Amino acid sequence: MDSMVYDLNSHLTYRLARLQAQLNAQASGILKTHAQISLSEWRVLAVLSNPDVKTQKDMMRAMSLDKGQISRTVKRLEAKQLVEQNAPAHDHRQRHVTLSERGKALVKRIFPIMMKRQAHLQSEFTDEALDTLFSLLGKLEQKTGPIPDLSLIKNLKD
Amino acid sequence: MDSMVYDLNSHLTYRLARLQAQLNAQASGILKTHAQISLSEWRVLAVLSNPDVKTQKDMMRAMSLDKGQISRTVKRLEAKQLVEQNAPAHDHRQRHVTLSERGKALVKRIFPIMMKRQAHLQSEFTDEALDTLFSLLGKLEQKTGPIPDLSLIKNLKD
DNA sequence: CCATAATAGTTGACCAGTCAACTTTTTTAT
DNA sequence: ATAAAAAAGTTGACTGGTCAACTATTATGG
Repeated sequence: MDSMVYDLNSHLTYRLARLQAQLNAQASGILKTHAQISLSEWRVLAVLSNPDVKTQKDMMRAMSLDKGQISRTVKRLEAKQLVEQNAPAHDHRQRHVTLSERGKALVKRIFPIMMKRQAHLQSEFTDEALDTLFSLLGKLEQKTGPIPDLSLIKNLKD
Repeated sequence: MDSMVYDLNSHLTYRLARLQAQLNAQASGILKTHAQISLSEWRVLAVLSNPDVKTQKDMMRAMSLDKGQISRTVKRLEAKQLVEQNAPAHDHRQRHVTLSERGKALVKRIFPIMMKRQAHLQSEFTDEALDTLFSLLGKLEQKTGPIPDLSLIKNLKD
């Protein structure tokens, strides 16, 4: 009967979810302490330091983030005067988003902190282990589509 | 200047977040299709098949989930008549949560589907690769506390 | 041209996750 | 015995993430 018991700790998806939650909390804490911004706000600011990213749509592709969420996040950043938005003359649907001076200063200040965190996270990994991890994550990502023969189970109705 | 650009794809935390989002969507889709329940509802049902888990507090420990969230999820499951709650005589603060007959039947039906998914996710991993992955995730989890010398950066103000 | 479709972004609705305040009940310490 | 502290849940507030409807603008086919 205990074979029916979920051993959560050995469940990949559970472990990933838990790790993800902890990493999120860590990043959020750092950003709140050092910059009074949220993680999604930071991600937008960070991606804006890439000169190829101009519009919200660009961000969408670059971060695989929902467009609604981006719209709201940009709005909040605008209220905090960290970014500026204006519609380019050639297309009034788009809005070009750019870092304000304050935004640039903030990114410049926070960036090394987040890099330090990244280094800390990876500090016990050899380059090889890191490659392995990325490769395994990549393989998992390949499997996140629909699952082939799940219908079999469904049809068996047991 | 491009050294300031976040290369998101090589960022561990970004990759984990993206993978996590995709895995969540996959699980949610399966559960919605096969059982009209949410992922957190499934997690509660699944953990209840462990006979050691009786109270909401037990679930909290077992799943590292917020107690508020558990309370609300249990309430929804109660409304769907998948679990039953009653206060034990010896302590009226607690509520013992148990699977209803419908709940047991649902778990019995969904469990193999979720196992199949798990198998699918791991299908291209050797046991060795899986061990490696768990070990790497574990190491990362060790690093999710406060970061030692972040204050140095802060004090340098650059 | 002009109606229709497509695009970029905004907004509303809903669920999940986190935090804190609050209620009720039990424990503890005097 | 009783006041204070702690425990177990509940609830409210706020943010994050996902989806769909909607607006405004631009592109396209006849």
